[in-house]
Amino acid sequence: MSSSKITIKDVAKRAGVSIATVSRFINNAALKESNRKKVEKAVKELNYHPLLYARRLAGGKLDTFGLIIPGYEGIFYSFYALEIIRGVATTLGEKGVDLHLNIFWNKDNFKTSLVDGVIMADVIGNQDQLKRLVKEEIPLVVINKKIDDKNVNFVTIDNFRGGYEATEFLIHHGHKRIAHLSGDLRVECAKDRLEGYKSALEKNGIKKKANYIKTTNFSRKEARGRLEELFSGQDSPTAIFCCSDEVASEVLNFAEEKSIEVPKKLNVIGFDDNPHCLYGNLMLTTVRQPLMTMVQEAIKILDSNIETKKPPQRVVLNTELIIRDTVSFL
Amino acid sequence: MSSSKITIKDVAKRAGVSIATVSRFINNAALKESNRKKVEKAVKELNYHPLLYARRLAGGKLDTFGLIIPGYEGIFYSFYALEIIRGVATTLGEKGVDLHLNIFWNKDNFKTSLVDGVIMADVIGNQDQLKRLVKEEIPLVVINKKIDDKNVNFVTIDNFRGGYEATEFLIHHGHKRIAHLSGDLRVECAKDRLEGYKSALEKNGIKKKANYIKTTNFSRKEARGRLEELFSGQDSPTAIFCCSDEVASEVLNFAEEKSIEVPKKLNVIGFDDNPHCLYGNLMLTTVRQPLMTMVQEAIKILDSNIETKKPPQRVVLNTELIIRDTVSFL
DNA sequence: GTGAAAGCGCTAACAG
DNA sequence: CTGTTAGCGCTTTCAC
Repeated sequence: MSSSKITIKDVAKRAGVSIATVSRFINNAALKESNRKKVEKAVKELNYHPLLYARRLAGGKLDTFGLIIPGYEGIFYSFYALEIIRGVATTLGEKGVDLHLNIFWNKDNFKTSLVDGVIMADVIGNQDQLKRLVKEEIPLVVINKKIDDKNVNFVTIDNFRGGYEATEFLIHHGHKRIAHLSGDLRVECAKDRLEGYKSALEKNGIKKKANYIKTTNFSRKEARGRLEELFSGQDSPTAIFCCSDEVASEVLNFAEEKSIEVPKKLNVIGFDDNPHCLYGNLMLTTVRQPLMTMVQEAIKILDSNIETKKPPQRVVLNTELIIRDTVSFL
Repeated sequence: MSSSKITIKDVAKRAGVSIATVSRFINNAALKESNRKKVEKAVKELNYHPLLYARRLAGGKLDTFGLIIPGYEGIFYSFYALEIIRGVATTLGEKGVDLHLNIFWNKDNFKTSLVDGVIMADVIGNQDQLKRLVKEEIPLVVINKKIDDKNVNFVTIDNFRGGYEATEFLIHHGHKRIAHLSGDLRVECAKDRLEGYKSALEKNGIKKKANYIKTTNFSRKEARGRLEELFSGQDSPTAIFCCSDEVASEVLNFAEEKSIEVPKKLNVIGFDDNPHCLYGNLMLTTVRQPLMTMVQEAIKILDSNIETKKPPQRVVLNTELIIRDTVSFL
């Protein structure tokens, strides 16, 4: 007997109760103990699992959340993106909620009707999709991007402050020639980190130099190119604040090749606290961003919004400077 | 107006046809051109999207596939697992099919009723889940594991042959002291690669040495431990066939630290063709496994099984030895 | 080619 | 606390 054909009716018949009672059992509603036992027994014996689409049509939940991440070359090699997916997958897994994963390339074919709520990471290139989700009034929370629309929940990380503190840390160590290898500036967090960097220089009376600011796409390869530029002239920097640990690792590689001693001659701060970048002899000083916390916050918000519509939440999490080997006094 | 409330009725009314006609339009059934246009217009104007759960209840498709991967520590750092996820996500994305991702930790809470079919990777620790899916008669294909049940579709890679060819390649280069750093032997592919290794030695009249065979959990860390053992005695190997490129990279690291020249004094072959392991000056000789092809095959099989039940498919893909820098004649 | 109508399996009133 | 019943939005006969 194929268990896929078992319906609530079969269970009701076997347990000798009405389908309503079975439904109540499934949904943990109040039930007389004797009935509860009978139903439980029938459910087990028949190996019954409610058909979620039927349940949903009748107003119930699907117990699955959507996660939308904008696609880009190398996303599956990106610590950040994978941490998000990992965080969501494991957090939901513990709750018995399934994950409907959508990588947005260019077509918006996300199936709203198959999820109870959605987490949207970043929103870059898919603003229209965001609009659509808002319009459809599905429980939604955006992560790692501040949203203007006052009705949209989001939880982000204070990238500005992260950049500010990292830069100031370098300044406090006596550095004045501080470069920044930024990420793609169309990405909000990259922009914010850059702004934090600039602001720290300003506040500390250090004049910004345009050619100390180099943009990458977060990749090692581009970092390498920008580094060549950075060290081609005469007044090369004594410290570099990087948009990611990967980029910072590349700085370390570069320094080793060019025999520039770290941290004696060059200081480096990364961003992410990426365990992959901890090999080698030098432990990277870096800015840790609470990705896991961000994801968990987001899920909490989603949960509460699925029960009943809540006032929009807008939360900003703090970064933490992790001090290791790559910064020292001049 | 919230577009989430738009139903087939609204479209029918607006287009001046019956809901049956709208349904036919959605499902690309035959329609008079004039009606087709009217419906198309109404659908656009109302921004109508069928509710998939309702459609499903009535016998339609969800256009989403499930992917189940067994969870393990470090899965999100595993090239293999990520390639599978990436392959499935992108291949499905191109078809407009969504991905319902399930990482199996220990509870089977995969929601069969939310997918049209499922791809199961590996099956380790979740045999019961496999049984359940078979019993539920949902279109199913297992990847990277041979299944005894004659009714289950699978597509795997010939890991035995991969191991055999790699080992034989070393033998043909004059090696006799060939070690193998295997993966976790509870994983089928690790076992098959080991068997391939053994078989190649045997066929070439080289006696196996128990202490040349070391088991890891595919990780760098364990590889390091086993390497210490391997090189602690007097007759250390002149060549190592590794279960993965990560492990092989660690061999390279180890060799460099111990000043064992590769490939002069030590030859190394990896498995995976993992681009992450291509940094550094030495390009790894390795066995490429067609993960993407495997995934695509699986999806093709699933597709055909969703239309109508097909006879079970059992396909085995070949590996390819990629010859680079880490093997040379003795 | 098209419309009317009968469910698909479940939840949520509503009565008891 | 429990059973009866009316849909949820869609697909699919079955007539026309």
